[in-house]
Amino acid sequence: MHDYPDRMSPEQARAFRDAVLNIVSQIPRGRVTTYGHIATLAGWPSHSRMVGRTLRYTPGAEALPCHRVVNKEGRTAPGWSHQRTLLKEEGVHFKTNGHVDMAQHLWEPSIEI
DNA sequence: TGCTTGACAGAAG
DNA sequence: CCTTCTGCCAAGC
Repeated sequence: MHDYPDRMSPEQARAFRDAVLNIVSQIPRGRVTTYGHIATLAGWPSHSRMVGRTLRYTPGAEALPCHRVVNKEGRTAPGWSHQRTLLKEEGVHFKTNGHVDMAQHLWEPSIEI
């Protein structure tokens, strides 16, 4: 056998993408969650970067509340300043360092899907 | 085939 | 707080 590290088959990639979009669609207004949490729930804990890639390049993702996805430190997506505006509009509080107050707004989805 | 690029995470200085 | 590095992995070139 080849010693491939865990690699996603096309089917798994599809399932992963669907799970990511499904989870994001469930983030409540005024709450945020992280790339890592989403990746873990989708079944691929080491694929947090793929979550960001999926949200950015999947057509139709704009219709979902992807502005409610931030990194673990509460930083918003680089190059998307409007994300801050959208979050503030729904009452999300930013700390003085410019990061989302995760202690107050983090939403940790449970095993659903 | 190999190197570079990220909407990440974590550690180090 | 910030920068830089390593580990991570699919995509692009």
